[in-house]
Amino acid sequence: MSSAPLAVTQRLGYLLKHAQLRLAELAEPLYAPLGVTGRQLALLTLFADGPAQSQQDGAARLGVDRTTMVALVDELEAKGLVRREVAPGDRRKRLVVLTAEGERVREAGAEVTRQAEALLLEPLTAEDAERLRTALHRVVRAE
Amino acid sequence: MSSAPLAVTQRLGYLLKHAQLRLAELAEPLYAPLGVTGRQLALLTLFADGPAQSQQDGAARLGVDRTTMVALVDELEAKGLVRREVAPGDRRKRLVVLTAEGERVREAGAEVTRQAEALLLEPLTAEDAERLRTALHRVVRAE
DNA sequence: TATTGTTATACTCTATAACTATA
DNA sequence: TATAGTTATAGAGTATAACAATA
Repeated sequence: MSSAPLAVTQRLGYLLKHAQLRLAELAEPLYAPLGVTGRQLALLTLFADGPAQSQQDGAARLGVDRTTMVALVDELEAKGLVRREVAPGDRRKRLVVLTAEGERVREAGAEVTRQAEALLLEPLTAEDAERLRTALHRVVRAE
Repeated sequence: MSSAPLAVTQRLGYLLKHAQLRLAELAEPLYAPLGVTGRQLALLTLFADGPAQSQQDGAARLGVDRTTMVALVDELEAKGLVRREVAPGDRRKRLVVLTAEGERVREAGAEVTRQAEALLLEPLTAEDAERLRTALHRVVRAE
């Protein structure tokens, strides 16, 4: 079947984009009461993970430019969820550290993320849902 | 394991976004020789599918605003890949119809899309790749 | 009155270039 | 010289509001 028309709704690009849109639709209303966007919560998750990271560490892991990261961290700092600390070994670097409030929001957000993902994956069996996540992970890591 | 930290790279939102980014990275260089972007090719695919569609039909199926669709169709028309035709039954509507050249580009693009998808899905078995597409389709249709 | 396409406009997201301070 | 963070700016991509033609 190598010459089937492949309708636009069967293209992976379309499916990935719309799965993402739908997930955002499900998740954002749940994040709103926490006072943060999904993006901001992703950032909190990122900077809470492992040893303290600089802005550029975070930018690299998130796949955004370092200039973009400046604005993202500004937002979180303005909300009092993170603070910038000069890195002990290299005074050029700024480590992004969660405040106590930031940690609270991150935890609450993690629970909400699970709920939103569960809603998105509802049409799938638990096994297929796990396979989906694994397949995406494999495909993304192949960078 | 309902309270596992769920690192940012395990979140579905992250995985979907980065899978999409990687697919675009793989596909765009292949589309370039055809003189179109992936977006434009998706539009050609959309308007080639089934009976002639109006701009708003296309906008609805693609999930974009009708004002956005105007600019998208403008691009394709400027390249000579589609033309607007007044709908026979309703003179307010504009049917978007592929030109012969548009049809050629669409066909060449479909083949290239398959190649790019194959590259993305390379780390998966054929069975897992098919499962991924099916799972995404199911999740997206639940709208 | 409502709908399709259009235009003007604004908003969001992101990156490039140039600057500063540190290394 | 090179790197981390920053600022100013510009470019995509998208949507809202208002308008013309048609229903």
